Amino acid sequence: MELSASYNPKIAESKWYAIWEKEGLFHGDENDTRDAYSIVIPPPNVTGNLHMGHALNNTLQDILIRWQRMNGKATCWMPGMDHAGIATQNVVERLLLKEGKTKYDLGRDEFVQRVWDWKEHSGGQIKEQLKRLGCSLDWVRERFTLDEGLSHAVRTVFVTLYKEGLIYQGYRIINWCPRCETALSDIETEYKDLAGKLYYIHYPYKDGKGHITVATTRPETMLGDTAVAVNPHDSRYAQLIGTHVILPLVNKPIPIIADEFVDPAFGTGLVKVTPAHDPNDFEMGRRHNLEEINIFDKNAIVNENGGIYRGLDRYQAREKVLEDLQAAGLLEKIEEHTHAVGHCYRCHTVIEPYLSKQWFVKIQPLAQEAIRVVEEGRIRFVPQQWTKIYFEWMYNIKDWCISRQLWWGHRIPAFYCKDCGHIMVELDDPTVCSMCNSKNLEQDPDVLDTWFSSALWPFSTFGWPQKTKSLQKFYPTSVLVTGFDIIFFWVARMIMMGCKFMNDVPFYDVYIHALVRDEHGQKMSKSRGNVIDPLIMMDKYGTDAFRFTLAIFAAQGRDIILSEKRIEGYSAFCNKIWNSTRFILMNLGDDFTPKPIDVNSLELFDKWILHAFNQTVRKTTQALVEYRFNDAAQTLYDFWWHEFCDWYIELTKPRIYAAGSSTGTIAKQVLYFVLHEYLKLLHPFMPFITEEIWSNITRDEGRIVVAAWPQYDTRFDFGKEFSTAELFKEIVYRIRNIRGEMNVPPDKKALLIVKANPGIEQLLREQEQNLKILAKLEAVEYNAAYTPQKTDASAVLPECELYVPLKDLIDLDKERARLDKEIARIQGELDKVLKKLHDSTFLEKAPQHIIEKEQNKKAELEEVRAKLTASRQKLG
RNA sequence: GGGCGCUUAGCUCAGCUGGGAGAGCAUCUGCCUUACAAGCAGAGGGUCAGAGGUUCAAAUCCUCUAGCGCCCACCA
Repeated sequence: MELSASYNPKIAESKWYAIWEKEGLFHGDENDTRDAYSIVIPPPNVTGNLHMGHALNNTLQDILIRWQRMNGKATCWMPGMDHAGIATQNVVERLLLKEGKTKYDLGRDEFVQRVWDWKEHSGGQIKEQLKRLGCSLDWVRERFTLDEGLSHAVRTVFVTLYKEGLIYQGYRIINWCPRCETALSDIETEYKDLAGKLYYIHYPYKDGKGHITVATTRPETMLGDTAVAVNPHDSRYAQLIGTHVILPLVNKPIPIIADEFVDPAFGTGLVKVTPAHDPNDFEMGRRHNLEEINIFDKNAIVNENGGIYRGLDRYQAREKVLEDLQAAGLLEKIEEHTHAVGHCYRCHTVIEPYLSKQWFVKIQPLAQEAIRVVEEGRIRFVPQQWTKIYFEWMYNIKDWCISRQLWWGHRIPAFYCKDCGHIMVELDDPTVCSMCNSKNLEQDPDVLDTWFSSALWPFSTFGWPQKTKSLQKFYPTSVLVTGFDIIFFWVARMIMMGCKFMNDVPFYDVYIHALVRDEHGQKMSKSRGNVIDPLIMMDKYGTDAFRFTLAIFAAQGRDIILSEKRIEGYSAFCNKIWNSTRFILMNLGDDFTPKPIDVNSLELFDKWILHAFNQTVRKTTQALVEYRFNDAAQTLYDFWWHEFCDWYIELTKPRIYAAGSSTGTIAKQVLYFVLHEYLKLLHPFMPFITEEIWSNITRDEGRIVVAAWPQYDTRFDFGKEFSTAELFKEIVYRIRNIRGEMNVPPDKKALLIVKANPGIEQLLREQEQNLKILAKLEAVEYNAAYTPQKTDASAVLPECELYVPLKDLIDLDKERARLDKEIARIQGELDKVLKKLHDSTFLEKAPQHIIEKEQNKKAELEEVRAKLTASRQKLG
């Protein structure tokens, strides 16, 4: 049993993952009779590389699943990837472009084949990166949203919803990305405030006498205007309603209509109406039976309806239109105007509201149940504040546009009869028209929104629509861990689909974690150039240090400000663990055999550390139960470093150096016990180093991955001894303070004179050896009647007085200052206490135990002050 | 235009249901003490954003204000 001189993360990290996987330790068995604990991974895009968001997200999931695995649950963490329709198609299109080709050159089938080829060879790199991160995913279950089983699930859902009338086709304005050449849903459109202009344009009256003025931000769309609207209550224009104006440039008459939508206060109170290119205008158009003239093609280039502007893109068209209006004297003025402009969430191209025929999910009926399960608490958001945001969106939810004009994805299973126009939506591809028996059928060319298949992820991955054992065992899943940015995209839709098709919630808890930002609090992005690459961090500092850093900063409701320096800092913790283990192993000796702790033979500090460890078990476990990852990590850090290493290990040294002693034997057993148990608590956070050490300190216990999670042990309830030991620590600390403040050289052993009651004196006599070592003392004298000398440095506790004779080493000025400071501190506290105790309402209303506490405090403080003052007066 | 979050030490943040202001990093001092200098021992540093309220008692609960950040929303 011996470890190398320093921890090398690379060795442990390259070794253990393969072993764990080979031994099947991550596999969740559907026949396991123990309680289930399951998580489905938010499937990363097949195009993706591990970024900080993934690293945080998956570290947290891995902590949970490793904890519960050790906790005796039948655990399953479902891995897989998302085909990521637009994102993936874009990647392959870019590759084609390098060959000078477009997808149209290849044709649909060949293009899709190319994407599959790309997926096989270049996609899914993230899988290896997740392993690198230590994620204990159940890889034999790995799924892909476009694999056969999941595609079948998608089709089943589509057909069912269609037959129930919850999926329908509609001809309406949707968000169109002219670059991706596809429709997008509302939430795939990101609005940004842009500084634009408001153009005031003259529309002449039909009779040629005078004009009205309309204001618009998009003059080019006037080519598709079919009316001008005013508010019916706007007295300024009442007489105009029903009359006609001439649409400039197009030179055709259009009516002036009245509609409540128009805000009289905006612009001139007159709105040009372009039903085919604005959602509001579309609604107005429908209300007033207006013609819908589409003036753009799928790339937002003016089409044949745009007359002489045909062939110009929307921005060129705008310039030309303005130029022509100017020339005709119809452009009245231009104002600066900031307004929200929609952008494609994938390529950031400005969205074009576009009139087209698309497939929609009628969402209200699905939303109702999804709202109910959250209202009833069957699904719980953590932190809670997200519940409100969820409700807000769900209450105002609008039908979901699910068709995409892409080639990569689940093709919509709708077949059209080219002879009679009949539409067939069935589980199996139809071969003849069920209406007219024609064989002239054509499948809808569109594919489904990527998020349609991800919405089914919690049950499709376990084999639905088959009633599999896995589904029965692991659905509903225990928790979903994700970022707030996909609550609408994914979480809400999973809840709707889960309730609809599984008749049960997809998960019980939704843990929403924060965003990882750079050290200046900026969002990490490639364009800002401030991304911290998780892979590089793992390379430099080790996976465990990296994971631990993420965990310890993962406080609820607050973003994580990450800098490399922090990761470096926690790599020191790995080293600390490694070296403290090394110390223990060096000293256990070859003949060491672990034995159960015999509580009757324990010494004071054995009891102290076991009590503290017990508290650590409790606090860590409770923190994990409540998803307070930072508290759990902080608890583990503090215990090991500041209790176990700083104090316990130091205190065992004299014991284990006393060869053959029974006290040494006991200390060794406790050291081993705490190490053995602590490693298990730490394992979910630092899987590699803990397994590496575990393998060195255990025999025939199997892997730590499946070791039993430590339980609170009432045998270690040593509250009284814990307090006694804490007092001893305080005394050591006071003497060290004197040494430090008074610049007593480290090699100078000092004398300590103690004035104390018999109880404290007995404690110190029992611990004298420890006291001498920790405070670097050569002797301790007990003298309850001691008269302090002017050359003594002193410290006063409620329990005792401490004097360190310094003789010529004393710096009286320093000692005076030290005492003055201490007296001031005590006085300050005393003042607060007195203020309360002199307050009659406090004495009247405060609970008795609080009053007693204050009274005791007063007595203690006054005594300490008196003694300090005496010491101080001696110095003059 | 609605809604949410944040503001505590120089920096980054803990502080859960109200009863003595904490950690890490940074800074300063002293130490290469045979597990660890990626370390050890000590020190300095805060009107808990501001104002008001509830309470015997407020960093903590309520209201308002300011600054920062985020989400949602069809105003041409």
